[in-house]
Amino acid sequence: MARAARKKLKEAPEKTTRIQEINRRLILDAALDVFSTYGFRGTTIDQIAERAGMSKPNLLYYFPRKQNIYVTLLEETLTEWLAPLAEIDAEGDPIEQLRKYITLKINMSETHPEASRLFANEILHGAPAISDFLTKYLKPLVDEKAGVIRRWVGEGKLAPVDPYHLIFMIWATTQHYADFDVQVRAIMGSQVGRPGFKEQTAQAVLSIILNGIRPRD
Amino acid sequence: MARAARKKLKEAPEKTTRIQEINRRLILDAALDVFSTYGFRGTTIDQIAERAGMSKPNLLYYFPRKQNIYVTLLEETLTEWLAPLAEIDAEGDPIEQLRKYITLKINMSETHPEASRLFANEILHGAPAISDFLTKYLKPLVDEKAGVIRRWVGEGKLAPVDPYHLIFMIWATTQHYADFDVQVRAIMGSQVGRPGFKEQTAQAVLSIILNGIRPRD
DNA sequence: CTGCATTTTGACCAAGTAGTCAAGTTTTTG
DNA sequence: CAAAAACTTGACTACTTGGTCAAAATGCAG
Repeated sequence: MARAARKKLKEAPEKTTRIQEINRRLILDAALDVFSTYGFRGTTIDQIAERAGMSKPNLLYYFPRKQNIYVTLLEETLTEWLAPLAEIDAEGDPIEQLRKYITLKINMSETHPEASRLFANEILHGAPAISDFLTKYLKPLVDEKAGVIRRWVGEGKLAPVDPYHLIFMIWATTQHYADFDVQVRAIMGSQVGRPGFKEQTAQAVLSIILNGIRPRD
Repeated sequence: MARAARKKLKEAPEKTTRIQEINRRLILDAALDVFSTYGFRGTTIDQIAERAGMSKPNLLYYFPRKQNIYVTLLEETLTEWLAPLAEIDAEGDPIEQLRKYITLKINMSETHPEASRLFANEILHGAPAISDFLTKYLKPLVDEKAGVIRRWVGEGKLAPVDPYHLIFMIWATTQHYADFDVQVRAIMGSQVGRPGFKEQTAQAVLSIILNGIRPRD
């Protein structure tokens, strides 16, 4: 009994060794690549294991279920992905704040397209793994920022616009370049890779949205 | 030999019987529901067969491969999905033409969200089945309409804006409501179902985009 | 109504894949 | 440095799933 108690005590803090840390990272990085390309069902554990450079049983030693990897990955990236929204400052200049937000989002789409695709895929399939997150964490955050935008509109600092639809519009346009990359490339061809393409994109998106919401006389 | 020739002749017109017509329709309708929800890999033939109300071997009698159903479905809906773009009239009033286009797209997102999700999923995963379509059919069409928009800009009828990014923006914002429906619902809750929601959405999107591209003094 | 063509299906197979296990290897620790 | 703990893996199992097949049922033309 004393032994059992000690064992339980030892397990509780769930200590992580150096090797665990390294391998979990390797697995999650590999999993992001594969899941974001093939989706949950389309991804096999073998694929992830191979990309992570370890055997399948070894991978399963760290994450006993495929689901575990997927959910861990989603949780890990979601907060980071939403960070820019939280940074919108109610006291700042509306147009400047939104310019900053849009710019940040376009940069994220460019630097972490896998994260964007991972979410897009999850939502597209009905968000089975993160519907809780959406209502418990995302909704309150969006509600708060929608309040800020509504206030700005009330003060005449922005044209009358529904704050929720504005936020959706920003998400849609910025993430489009990550999620629909293949389509963008099929249409714009070699331009996409060229230096300055991201700036051109940012310029176009900012120009339309900001002029679209600038207060009109 | 004569018999073989006759047989070949008979196969060539690929006559479709009444039963074939009915069953192909049943299968494709069922497949659209399932594929658009679970994606290609996430869908099983059994699921489609069950929803179509027939046995799996029977379904395979009409479409020998899973791929066949999927590709047929994509081809069948793609043209229809792009039809509104083709209707943009170079001789019409720019703002009016774009208003009409955006409105049509929002309506389609509302009435055929499955079609939107089917494409979104396909593109998200790298468009393995329709990359040819994108370059051979979609690109020329977009190039043509981009030319029209560019001309409008040149004539001062629209604010200076990159036509390709404008088109992407319209696609992104309108399809967002179909593809990310779960997220929209998680955030806007009961509002989504309410009558008038579609109109409110259209109003918000039109207001921002049209004001964003209206020529400025 | 009769015989041929079309349609339908139960039973089956082969491949792929999530997850197990016991036996080995390496790392940590007292 | 020796024992314990942590880590690693080849071989395997159970199950899912795309697709086959032969035989039965149904539809239809003459």
